[in-house]
Formats: sequence, structure tokens, C-alpha cells
Amino acid sequence: MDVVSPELNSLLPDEIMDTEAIEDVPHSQADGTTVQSEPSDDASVPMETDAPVVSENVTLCSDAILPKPAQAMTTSVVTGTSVTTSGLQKLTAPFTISPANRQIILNKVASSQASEAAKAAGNPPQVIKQEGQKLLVTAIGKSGQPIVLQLPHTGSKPGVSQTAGDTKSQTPQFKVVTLGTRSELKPVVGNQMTTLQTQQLKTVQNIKPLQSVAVGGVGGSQFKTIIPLATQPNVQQIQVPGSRFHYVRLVTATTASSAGQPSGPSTSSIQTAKPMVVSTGAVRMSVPVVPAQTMKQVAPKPLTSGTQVVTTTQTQQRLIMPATPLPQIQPNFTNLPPGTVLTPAPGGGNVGYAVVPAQYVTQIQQPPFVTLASSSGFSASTGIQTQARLPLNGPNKFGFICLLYCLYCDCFANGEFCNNCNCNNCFNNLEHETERLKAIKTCLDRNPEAFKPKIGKGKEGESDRRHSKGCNCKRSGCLKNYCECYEAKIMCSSICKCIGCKNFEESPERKTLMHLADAAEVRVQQQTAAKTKLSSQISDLLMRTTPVLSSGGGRLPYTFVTKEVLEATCECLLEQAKKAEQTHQPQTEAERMILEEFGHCLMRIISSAGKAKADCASINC
DNA sequence: GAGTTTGAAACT
DNA sequence: CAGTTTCAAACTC
Ligand SMILES: [Zn+2]
Ligand SMILES: [Zn+2]
Ligand SMILES: [Zn+2]
Ligand SMILES: [Zn+2]
Repeated sequence: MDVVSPELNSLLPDEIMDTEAIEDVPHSQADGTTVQSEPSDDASVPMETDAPVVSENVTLCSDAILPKPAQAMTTSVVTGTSVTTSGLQKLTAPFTISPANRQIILNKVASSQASEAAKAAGNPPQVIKQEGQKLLVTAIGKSGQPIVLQLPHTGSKPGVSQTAGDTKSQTPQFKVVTLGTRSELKPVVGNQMTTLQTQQLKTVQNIKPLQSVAVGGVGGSQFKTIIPLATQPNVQQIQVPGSRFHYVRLVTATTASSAGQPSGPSTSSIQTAKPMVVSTGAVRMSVPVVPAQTMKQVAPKPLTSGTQVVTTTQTQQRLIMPATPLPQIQPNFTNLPPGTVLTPAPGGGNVGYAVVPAQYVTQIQQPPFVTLASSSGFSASTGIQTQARLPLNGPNKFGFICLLYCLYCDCFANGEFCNNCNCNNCFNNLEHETERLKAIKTCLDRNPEAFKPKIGKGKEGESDRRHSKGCNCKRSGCLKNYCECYEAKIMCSSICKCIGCKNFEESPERKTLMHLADAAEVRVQQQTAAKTKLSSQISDLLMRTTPVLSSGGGRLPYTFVTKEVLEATCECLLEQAKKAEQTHQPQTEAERMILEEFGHCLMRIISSAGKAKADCASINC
């Protein structure tokens, strides 16, 4: 999955929801509508808490609440995305966030399966297609071997992203096939497809069977998850072993536990089972979040005894968890199996659902509803990993931490993989997909808006542009780039909590600043124009004087310092004088500046003359 | 380029 | 919600 880049995110919001997207999804309902979690629908959908059911286009939160009708219909956004083939590699968009900003998450297929599949597969077509239970990607990797994605043995997979790992999947060389990134989908949905996007789409477009789960929040903030479906949408697949409900795990299972882990608590610490039931208007999903390895150690409990249903928001989203206070439960969210993603609903914070890697889901025979055990290495209140910090030797951006604190790394915060930045021990890359997904989840848990642009898009005109949270400046007067409002070139609004704000319409300071900025810009332009003119005069002169030089080696000063050159030079000097005056430079400084400029002009003239002479010399020879 | 200032987000 | 900590970027010299 990928988080849509800010730019994309801002572009997609509403448009992405259009019906076209739905049409592209084969498994969408015939009428093109999606199942929404409207109250009325809730009753109609037989969902039991124990049986995690995910039907096609399931909207976890009722979209009906959304402001726009168009959004209500939405659902299908292919997430996931990037097919990494030898030629196409999309590093950005590590995870996908729905238009309204929500995210999606996916699971990975066990690497072993993938590798085996890869061996078995020949050279399939060039499109990703589903054959029975396998998803074959015909693209050839660097190794020359076809990439094969194997779906969970049972069949369909509502997996969101698939990473086809070759035998080396644990190494940086594994191929990752993600199904649909927002950026890639966007083209499909909208009309604005860029060339790049088109290219990226090529490979992914054919993955039609999709299952989309949209978790809607109130008021337009909803999470959407689109999961590739195998053949038929089978609800309740999650709980029945061997059923079609699977998530595709893209990265090798071993990855989580091995190499990449910095200090480890991330994977090994997952020892408790956390039954989670997310009910949406139409669907309720119960996902025992427990590492496959530890499943047996967990004593299954009746859902009723140790769980509680938490209903958040007006929609029917609910989380069914052990009846422990939320604060205590939260830490466990971080201990989900590698690849598990939680998608908190906006606003509520405790609403959402968990997507568990297929490997874990399939192994769950009896959803163990157990009391969650506390895990070490995680903050009790936030669930953020605290003990895995890497020693900071350098300026980091620092890899692992950077994943934990998305704000510390712009790349990660922007939903991109680190690339060409100076991160140390960076984990924000494909090689650490597991950690990365976890980090994404953590960030979203903490702040559902984490990957959302802070500045409103301003749909109807620019008046709408404003900081989503407002600034909190204390000393900058909101007239320096320290202020996010000012940095975005927008004025502070009522939601800002700044002190001593000078960044408002009538602010004299702001006006002065604006004028100064404008004046500076004008000066730069004038100066540039003057220099350009001088250069052209000189070169022009050069052309005209060449004959003179070649004929008899006249005296260069008189040859080059013509009326035009003099005028151009004077213009430069005058510009410099103006500049000095506008910046209130003392006379001595002004004189120095002008003389300096004069020196520059002379140098240009001399340089030109020298060149001309040299050229003549070479010509004569 | 080194050092300082600043405010967002995390954390308590 | 308020105070503190941490960080990277903005800014200054
Ligand atoms: Zn980084
Ligand atoms: Zn401000
Ligand atoms: Zn502001
Ligand atoms: Zn302000």
C-alpha cells in the first residue's frame, strides 16, 4: 500500500470517488453501487462479530454521511500498488490513503509461497492475472524470472497489496507487486493521467477483482481499503480457514523476525491475541490479531466474556475487543502481526479495522479472544515502540525512528520511500516493508490525518486554502517560515492559536513584508534583464567587430566599448544604485556596490573581447 | 558552515 | 488541557 503523496492526495479527494472507479472494479455490484454501512443496511447484512466478513465494496463507515453524494458512492480505489518489475519501480506511495485521507493496508503473502510459486510458474503473460489461486505477474525481474504472486491457498484474497518475493525476498532485491496505488489508480478513476502514471498503470490495471472496504469516518474523512478479490466475493472468509478470505502477504514472513529489526521488540513481542471486531454498517469484521506462531498459546475465549463492543462514531463501526480499558488495549495495536494494519477512523480515533496478514488469518481456527498481555518496549499510552530506538550517531532522520515518528522524516511523512536523502539506517524503504507498514499504522493510529496535507486544497477559489490545524506560533509573529501558515503563503485563521500574530489581512507588518518581497523580486528581475541586455549587446558587438579584429588587430577598448555597451553598463550601475537605495545602504556601501557592479561589467566586456580576439586568432590560423 | 531559533508533534 | 521533550527546518552570523 501506498500513501498517496500529498499532491496526489490533494488532487484525488473527491474526484476519486467517481463512478468510473467503481466500474473498473469487476466485483463491484452490478448496479455499480457499493454496499454501504448505512444503518438500514446493517440489519440486512448478516455479520457476526466472530465472523469477520468482508464483502465486496464494503464500506465500513457509512458514506452516506459524507458531504457529497459522489463520495457516498465511492469505493473503489485500487490501493496498493506498485508493481516492481525490472523496469518499473515505484518507490513512492508506500501505502495508500483513501481520497478522504484514509488509508489502506494490506497483507503479504508468505514469502515461501511466493518463491515456490515463482519456481513453478513459467513465463506468464505480461499482465497480472489470476489463475486459480495464484496471481501471476508476468513481469520479469532482474533475475529474469517471472514474478509470481501466490494467493493464499484457499483462494480469493482480499489482500490489498501483494509483494511477490522471489527467493531473495528478504533481501533488498525482492520484487514487490502492489496492487494499485492511489497514484496509479487515480488515472483510472479520474481523467488526469500523467504519462508516468499511465506507465505505472499498465501493469496493474488488469487486476480487476477487487474487494474494497471503505471505512468511513464522519464528515468526509473515511478510510478506504480496497482489496483485490479473487473470484467471488465471499463474505465471512476471514474466519473460515481455507476460505477465500485472505490477505495477501507480500513480504516474506521471515522478514519481520529477522534482519531488519533494529532492536527488536517489534515482532517478537507480539504474543497476545487481540480479538478485534470492526463492524461497519454493513459488515462486521472480527479479526483476531495474533501472530501465527503464538496462536496456539492463546487460550480462546468466548467473545462475550472478555470482549466488549466499542461503538464509535455515528456509523456502526465497532471494535470488539477484550473488555479492558482502551488505553491498555492500545499498546497491543502495535503488536499486531507484521503486516497487519489498523485503520483508525478519523476523529474517533478508536474506530477502524485491522487487516491481518493472510498467514495469520488462515491459521486462526478459533478466534481466540483473550486478554491482551502487556508487551514491553511499547509505550503504555500510545503503543509506540520506545525501546527499539537505534543509537543516533548522525543526523537522522534516522531510519527506524523516522518510521516511528513520521514527522521526523519528510519522506515518510509524505508517504514516500526515502530516496537520496541522508537518512542513517533508514527503514523507510522496501527492505523494511514490515517495519514500515507498522510505522504507518502507528502513525495513523496516533493521527489519522498524519499523511494528509495540512493545507486545504481550496477547491472553489483560493479562499478555502487554510491550514487544517492552524499554527501555534509564539515568537515569529507568523511572518517567518517557521510558521506553517506563512510558509504556505496563507494568512492565519481563527483556528490558529498563535500569539502575537501579524499574519492577517490588515496587518501592517505583513503588508510591509509583502511589499519588500515584491520590491526584491522586481529588483531581481530588473537586474537580470539588465545583465541579459549587456550580454546581448556584447555578443552583438562581437559579431559586428570580428572583421575589424581580423583585419588589423585594432585596439580592443575602442572596438568593444561602444555606445550600446556603455548604455547597458550604465543601466546595470543604475540598477545597483537603486538596489542600494532601496535597501537603505549608507552612501559608502552604495558606492562600493556600484563600483563592484562596474567591475563586473568591465570583466564581461574584457572577457568578451578576449574571446573575440582568441576566436579571430584561431580563425586566422 | 556552525550555531541559534523556532514550532510541530510526541510525550508526560 | 498544559507543560516538557525532541527534532529538523528556518534562520542568523
Ligand atoms: Zn528516512
Ligand atoms: Zn503562525
Ligand atoms: Zn496560523
Ligand atoms: Zn498567526
